[in-house]
Amino acid sequence: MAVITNEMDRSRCSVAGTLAVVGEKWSLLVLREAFLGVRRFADFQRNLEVSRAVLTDRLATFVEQGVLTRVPYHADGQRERHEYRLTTKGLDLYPTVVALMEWGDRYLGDGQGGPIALQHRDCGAPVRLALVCDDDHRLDGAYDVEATVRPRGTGRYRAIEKAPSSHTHR
Amino acid sequence: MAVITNEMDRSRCSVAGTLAVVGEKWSLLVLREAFLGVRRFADFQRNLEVSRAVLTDRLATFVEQGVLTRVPYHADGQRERHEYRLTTKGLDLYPTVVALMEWGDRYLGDGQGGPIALQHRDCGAPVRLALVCDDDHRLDGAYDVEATVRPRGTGRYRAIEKAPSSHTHR
DNA sequence: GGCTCTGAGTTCGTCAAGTGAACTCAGAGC
DNA sequence: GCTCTGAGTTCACTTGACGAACTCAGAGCC
Repeated sequence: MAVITNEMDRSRCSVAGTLAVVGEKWSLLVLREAFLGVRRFADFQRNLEVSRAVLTDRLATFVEQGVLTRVPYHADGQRERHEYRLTTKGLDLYPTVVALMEWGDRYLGDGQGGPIALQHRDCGAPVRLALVCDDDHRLDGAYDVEATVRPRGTGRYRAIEKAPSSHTHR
Repeated sequence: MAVITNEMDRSRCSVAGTLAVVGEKWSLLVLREAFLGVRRFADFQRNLEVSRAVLTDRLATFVEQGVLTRVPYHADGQRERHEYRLTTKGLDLYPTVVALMEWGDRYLGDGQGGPIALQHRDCGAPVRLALVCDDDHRLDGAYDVEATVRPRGTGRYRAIEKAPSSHTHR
């Protein structure tokens, strides 16, 4: 099983920490399948065509990290087996998977939208990710955002100095 | 340089395709730095502590994929060098990086919010990712979304059959 | 003109991670 | 007793990452 360490620089932001959990090969594809409803080892393996050894490792890592839980079940005329279900912590990775999907749909497909469409369960309208602020403005992208760094151990933020925030290289 | 192929299953959704571009080790951390304003080889290398060989490969892959452009510049008393700037295609990966950051802030940090805060440039309010639908509803998460598969080559969608969508395993 | 300094790589030996194929193991059914 | 199946584990091989050393081009200094 993959051991999650602090070796990556987490001091600047949490991206590296999250990648320590979901950044290995196949991890995010396993999650994609989980979000599509897949729960069983054999189904993950069939859909992804990943080697059993790696799948075993990725599932075990997710269980260890609290992203999936291992739940016993007993199917018709079969012995007891386990299935893997998303926890709340795992469900909260949904935006990450959607972000990857939206980018792929925009830049890698045929321009017709990707093979999977997401709809609001209540109203049926297409669903997308949006950058919003707490004053309820809808932002256009990275240029509308200013990043500030909070020094370790304090509750205060200061502006980034050496690294200009994204607007400076428009 | 990494060669991007179609070998990963793109038929089910675009996640695998996007991961073919940004899924290798260090790729998303290079992008994180780019979004913080880093442009030069030596700065990426210093901030990430990644080996030069890998950094060279990741930057070259991004340039080849149109995520970064290589722009010559001439600094004070230095010979001409190149810097790497985000293209529109690259800037559109911002939600992916923010999604990773938000999850890390929520589950890996001290609960005080992560080391980097994002604010709306216009109004200063905190910025976050949200799932929204075209009827302007704000969704809570994966359970509010229904995924439908569009068969290859058609413009129509049908409901997923074998793999139940996420609400079925609440 | 020779020497050094620096940014931006490239090369290389070593080690970790992923791959496909073969092997294991436990229970259900015949 | 024999076979079947899901879920792994083991193994030989290949690919990818690592750190250290080497290269290369131009600027500045003497």
